[in-house]
Amino acid sequence: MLLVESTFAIVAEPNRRKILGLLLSSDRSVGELERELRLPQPSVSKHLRVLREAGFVEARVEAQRRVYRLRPEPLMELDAWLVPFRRFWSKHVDALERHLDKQASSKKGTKR
Amino acid sequence: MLLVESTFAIVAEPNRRKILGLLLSSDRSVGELERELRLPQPSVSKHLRVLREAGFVEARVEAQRRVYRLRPEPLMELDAWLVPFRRFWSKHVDALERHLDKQASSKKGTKR
DNA sequence: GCTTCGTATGCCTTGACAGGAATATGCGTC
DNA sequence: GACGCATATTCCTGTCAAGGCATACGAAGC
Repeated sequence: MLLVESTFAIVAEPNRRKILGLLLSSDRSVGELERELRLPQPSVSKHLRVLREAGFVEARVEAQRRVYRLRPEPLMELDAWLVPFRRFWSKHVDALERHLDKQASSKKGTKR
Repeated sequence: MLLVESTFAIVAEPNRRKILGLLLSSDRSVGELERELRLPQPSVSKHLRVLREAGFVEARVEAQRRVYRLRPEPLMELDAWLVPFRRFWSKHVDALERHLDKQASSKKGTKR
C-alpha cells in the first residue's frame, strides 16, 4: 500500500496542487476535476486518494458522484512549519522588498 | 546533472528541512551540519547543493570551510502559495465566533 | 611537494511514485 | 437484471532522486 508521505511530499505534486487550488473556490466531483485539469480519470482518482488519506480533502457521496471538498488541517500544519522562517525573513525586510519588486515587474512584463 | 525541482519538492525531503531548521538559528559549516544531523558528509554536501541551486542557502568561503547561511526568498514563495488557503481556513476555523460578531453587517449575505 | 583536513563529485543501486491501460465496483435507470 | 455512467483499483513500466561508497579537489601546514 501507500507509504507514509509527509504533508510536504503530497503538495510537492503539481497536479495535486492544482486540485487543491480548484477545490479552494468550490467543491467538485471527480468528473469536474477531470475535465478542468484535462487529466485521465484514473489519475485524478489516484491523486484524490492520496489527498484524502492525508486529510487534505474529504468526499461526500451524491448519487453516483463523489463530491470532494477541502479540509484545512494539513495545510495548517504546513503553515505552522513556516512560522519560525517567517520570523527569520521579517528581519530581512530589504530582501523581501527586492523579491516582491522582481515578482511584480516580471508579471507586468517589465524586464530587469 | 540535477533536474529542476520545485520549491515544494525540495522541502519535501526531511533532511533538507532539518538543515534549514538548523541554519535558522545560525550559519553553519558543512562539518557542523554533518555532526549535528549525524549524516554522512557526502549526503550533507549533496543536500546543500540542491538547496543552494534552488536559492534556499548560500555559502561563503572561510579558509577551508564553507559556511552556509539561509536565504529567505524560496520559502517566501512557498508562503505566498499558502495565502489563499489561509483565507479559506480562517473562514472555517472561527466560523462560529465570526458569525456572532458579524451580525452588524446583516445585509452582506456572505453565504455561498 | 607531500599530507591532512574540509568539502564536493561520480558512479551505482535501490526504491518510490506518476502515468497509462485495462478492469473492477457501485449506483441509477429501464 | 442488463446496461450505462461515475469512480476506484490493479498491474505494469519508466523515471528520478536518495543513499552508500570511493574518489577528486582545494587550501593550509609542514
